[in-house]
Amino acid sequence: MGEPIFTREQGSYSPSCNQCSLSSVCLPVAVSHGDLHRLESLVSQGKILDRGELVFRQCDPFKSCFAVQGGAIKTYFVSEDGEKQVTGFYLPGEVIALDSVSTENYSCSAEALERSSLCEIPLNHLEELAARIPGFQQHLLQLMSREIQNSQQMSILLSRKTAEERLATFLLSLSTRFRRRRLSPTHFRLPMARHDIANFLGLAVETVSRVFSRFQKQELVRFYGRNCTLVDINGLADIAHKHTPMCE
Amino acid sequence: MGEPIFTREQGSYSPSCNQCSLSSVCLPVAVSHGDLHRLESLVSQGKILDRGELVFRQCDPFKSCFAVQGGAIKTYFVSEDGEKQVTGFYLPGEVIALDSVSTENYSCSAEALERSSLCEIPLNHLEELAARIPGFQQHLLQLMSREIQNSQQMSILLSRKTAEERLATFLLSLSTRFRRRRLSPTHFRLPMARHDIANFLGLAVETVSRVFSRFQKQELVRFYGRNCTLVDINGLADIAHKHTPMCE
DNA sequence: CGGTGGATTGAGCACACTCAAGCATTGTGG
DNA sequence: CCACAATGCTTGAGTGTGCTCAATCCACCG
Repeated sequence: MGEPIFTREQGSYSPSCNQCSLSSVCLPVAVSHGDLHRLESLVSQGKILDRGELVFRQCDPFKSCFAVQGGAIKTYFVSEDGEKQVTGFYLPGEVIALDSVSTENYSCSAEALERSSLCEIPLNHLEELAARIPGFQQHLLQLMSREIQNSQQMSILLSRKTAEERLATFLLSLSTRFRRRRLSPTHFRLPMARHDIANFLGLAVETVSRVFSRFQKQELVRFYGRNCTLVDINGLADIAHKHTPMCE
Repeated sequence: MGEPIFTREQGSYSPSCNQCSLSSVCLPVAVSHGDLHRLESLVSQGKILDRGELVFRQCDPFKSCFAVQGGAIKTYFVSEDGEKQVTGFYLPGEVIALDSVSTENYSCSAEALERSSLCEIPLNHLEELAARIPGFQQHLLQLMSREIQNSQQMSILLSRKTAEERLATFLLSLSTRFRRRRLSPTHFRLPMARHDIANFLGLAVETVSRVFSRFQKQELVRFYGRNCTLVDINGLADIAHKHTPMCE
């Protein structure tokens, strides 16, 4: 499906950032051609995880951030009483664990939703790169700043939006992220279970199911299991964009 | 009450970071004594705002971050339909607008809740400092990372916690932040209106009022208008810490 | 085949919202 | 100095959205 196929046997398969299909959306965007080899030398590529395997566990000592190369990752907190709270889904080209830079330990766990491959970027290397390569520090600050903004958008979603608005927003967010990767923004497969979506959006699974059914009846979307076709993007946007901050 | 008094007439009153009572909690913590003058030369202190005045407005071109020196600031989005959403309260020693580093324009507005003073740190200077002073970049990344974590905690609060749990969490958050500033963690004045608290926590004003009344009957807190005394911190913590992620 | 985990659908309930009224505090003008 | 307005806060009554509990359905797989 346009994505590289990774087999277990390839193990520490490790091409350059140069050759990576994501170089236009991942960290290399901030790095000049000349500096690319420096980035490559510090990043170890090709870590492969099967569905359900953990990238890192909450409270493990924090060592590295990870860029998703293929597949999909979910991050979640576990609270005292053992309940999980999904805090994010990460698709290829996106970077995990930026929220843990301030702490000794990972503040959440990260789990592969399907067979996935990751690039590991050790923290000390990250800081070193940022100090040395001019554009890279800026890019890193921007990545983190965007992460703050995302998280604030999430707060608005959780505090103001109805179940329908949340799910419309969610589907559109996936759509734009797939588009950024040059994949179809209207026809994709949800890498996560309904349960994870519900947890992430602060809803019950049953509500997700009911709203998706309603969306289908309204001819907004069509589902075949986890395969999802956005039929009426504008209709979804009308629902989603209530409460969305705008510059006048 | 141990805080500097600023009068309008002092205008661009501008002491050094050195002399600032917040040097132990603000940006200087990351800077060696020798580098302090460099920080000072780039930061302009003593911007004074009256209650209700804006530090910056959503969609203004982003130029600077601000450290709160005295008073209290609230930040909020305005959505298309004109509704506000409070995204944070900032007390002395805390830094505003880190979420806008990735964008051309401020992503939210910032307003003084009472007469407040601020230090302005232009973005280009911030990046310059980060590149030059070794510890400063790390500190900046940590500040932003902590901001992400805060925001994620907020998401958990909004998606999982009941009204009582939200308000207990809120009061305790203020308490620890006052303690950090060496002010009483059990006896303080809320700088914001009930309306702002409600908006921030995703509740109706009426709910805030009702829960505060209940807390008083349970001898957990005592209110005299906006003056607040935490009577039973442990009791509050029992309520607040449900759903709080913990390392085993 | 039956078993298991995920997804859907239905019925009833609860928490927090909305609407509405009343109270308290502060500030302004006569 | 008081009247009055304006704003902020509190309390009450009724309602609704989304949760809980429960049953059923479906696909995948041993």
